[in-house]
Amino acid sequence: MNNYLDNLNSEQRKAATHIEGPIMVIAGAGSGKTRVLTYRIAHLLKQGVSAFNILSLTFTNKAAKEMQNRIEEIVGESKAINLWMGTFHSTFSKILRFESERLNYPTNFTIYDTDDSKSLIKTIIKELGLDKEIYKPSFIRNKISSLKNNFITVEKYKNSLELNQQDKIAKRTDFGKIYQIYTKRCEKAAAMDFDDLLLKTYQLLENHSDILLKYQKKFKYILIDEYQDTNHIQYLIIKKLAALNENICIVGDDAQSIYAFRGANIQNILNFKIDYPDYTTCKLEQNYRSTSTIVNAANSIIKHNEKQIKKVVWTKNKTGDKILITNTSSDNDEGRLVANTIIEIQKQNQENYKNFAILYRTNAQSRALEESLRKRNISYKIYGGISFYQRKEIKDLLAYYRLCINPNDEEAFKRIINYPTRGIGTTTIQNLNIAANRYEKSIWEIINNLDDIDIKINQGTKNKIQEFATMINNFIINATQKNAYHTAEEIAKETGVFNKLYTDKSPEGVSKFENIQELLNGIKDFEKNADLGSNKLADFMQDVALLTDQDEETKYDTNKVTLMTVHAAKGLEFPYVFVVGLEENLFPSMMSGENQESLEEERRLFYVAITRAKIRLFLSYAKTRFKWGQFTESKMSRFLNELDEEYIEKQEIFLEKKDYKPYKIYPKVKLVKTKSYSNNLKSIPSKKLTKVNTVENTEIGRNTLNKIRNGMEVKHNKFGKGKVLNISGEGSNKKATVFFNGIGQKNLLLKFARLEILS
DNA sequence: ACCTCAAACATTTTT
DNA sequence: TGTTTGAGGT
Repeated sequence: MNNYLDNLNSEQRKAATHIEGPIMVIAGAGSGKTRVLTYRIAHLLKQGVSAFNILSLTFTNKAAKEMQNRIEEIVGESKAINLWMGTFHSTFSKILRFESERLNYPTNFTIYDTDDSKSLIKTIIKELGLDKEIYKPSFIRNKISSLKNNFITVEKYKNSLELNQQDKIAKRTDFGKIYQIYTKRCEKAAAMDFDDLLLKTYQLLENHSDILLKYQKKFKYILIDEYQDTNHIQYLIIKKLAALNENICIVGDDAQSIYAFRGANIQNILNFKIDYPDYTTCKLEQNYRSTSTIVNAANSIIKHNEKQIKKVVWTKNKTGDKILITNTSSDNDEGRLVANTIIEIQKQNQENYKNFAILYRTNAQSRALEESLRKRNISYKIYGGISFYQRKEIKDLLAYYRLCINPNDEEAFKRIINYPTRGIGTTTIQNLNIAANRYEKSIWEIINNLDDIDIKINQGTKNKIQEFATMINNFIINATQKNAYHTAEEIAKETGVFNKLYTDKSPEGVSKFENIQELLNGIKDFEKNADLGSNKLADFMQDVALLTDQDEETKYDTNKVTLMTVHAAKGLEFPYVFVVGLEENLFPSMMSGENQESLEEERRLFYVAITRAKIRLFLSYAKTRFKWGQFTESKMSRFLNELDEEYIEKQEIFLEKKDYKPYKIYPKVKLVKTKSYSNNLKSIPSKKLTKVNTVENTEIGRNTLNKIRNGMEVKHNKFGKGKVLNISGEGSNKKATVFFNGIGQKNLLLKFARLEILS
């Protein structure tokens, strides 16, 4: 058996094996950062450290799962089973549930997602009778979120003269009141928002020294991935947890910091040096992912940023093709260009769809792309946007589940009290709300004691409410006694949700019904895989709010083109990458304006985008784009001018007008001569997207097409040597069946396959 | 209380 | 372009 560390270069090995004391790993894009973390944990385990003592914080649950699997492969499953691996939010929610009584929260507290928070803020603003133009719910929510992430509690906020002064200037003097009521209402509903998961963890550690000590002793070794994207409160928590042993390993890349908008702070990397003066540093600078063209082009971008830690990312990989920059007349044409290109490459190189990714700045851009892909029958998977758990029908049913686990959950209550309609309208709900506020109880407590309360509701409605309460109370009992799936199905049926969607035969209704079934299937799966003691509905619901669709099992999407925002692509890599919509006011975003700081973040985002590509990178921008129901003109992104000309090639595309018949929409390409192109004609020929440049028209191509016969020995630049077994088809549809040594039989379209005749 | 239709509005990026 | 909100009718 080989030494498991043989797979690492010297710097990676240092990062993986230097296990005592603080260590900071600055890891360039594609430098094997995940590999280092994986081997570091494996090494710790091999050295006899118990998995129970290791805490590893990653950016997504998916990344954690992948790392866990790779570690299990190295050290065996039994040794790795007690590892704590996950995102900040999911890990800390586990701790919070475990220690909930210290915080006066029930174990089954609800996690409010962004929509829940916004909706609660909206009700508060309405209740206070404030102008919703001045107090925009999403603005208020963002502000509360950023306060929490900077550890500014309600009390701190109220005591801060500076912050109060700012409110006065902005004529938003009631903000503090909203913040306070919001906090109180969350507590009353036994709910935590995303930021509470961090804030309350910190408060737990700060106010209870015994708990702090317990976790300090437990987490003897702490590893943090994507450290450049941690915010202040996360920094504070880590600092506390690591204070006893100081065995902390942070891995990050300042050039890939793209979450400043939600409080990420590069200062955290700099603080590391101050907090742990005897730290060790590692710099992983060798890129194993991309061609040198892509690596160098990325470097030429990032050097325009002033704020950065010095490092030189380099690679031994081959030069590869130039980066193609294309200008199209509209966003639809851009979509067609991308779809056509994918088809061409797929035919030419026998590539799988899963090797392609299309990255964009905003989710809204996906529509035009999706349409083009659908028209060309390219299967794709889209991440982000409206994820499964964000769909209305799913949220509605989940609201019932939430209510059964935590009946004080105000947002869940509001969602379903009259869904499906049961004659309890807005005025009744308002009256209930008023009573709840007056008695300082949750609405749930009010409706369970309707007869003892002074409230203006007529008897008919009262009966309906009590019927509803009885139903929920029955569910609550069932949820604790019966297994998850049984309870979930019963709730879907008894409430009428199931039936309401079943009878709706419109396309949307059918799809909603299917989604509900999928949710129920998911719960069934969960129950099957769960341990005996934890297969209740409450167990299933624990992490649902923290799930993103990237965490979903990839059972259906084996071979699909990936569509996602650049943010979502962080940490991923693909052989072929398209970055679309490189226009001013889109990428860089309009919101960043001319502000230096946010412009640098946009530039880092672009850096992240292009460093996802392994083999080929395509950049495009459109002259006009459909936005808010109107065509808007756009200018080329400044970032394209910042790319070193040595690595790029520009072309202009004229697509035939709106005719989507497949055989007609190949792009007609005209190369626009740029300095780099004309000076450098001898450079490596790109695999062009053009008809002009398909193999059919090259010398080798023509030879192959006309001369190939059965039994010939041929050479393919990817599959190597092989023998022709059969020829079929005519003209440009001529196909050859070839048997390649060590690979097997392939059907090749001669128009595209680069076959060389050997004999 | 509920339904329907027209007008207004909206888009960074995410746990 | 799609979704959400508010007015008005039943």
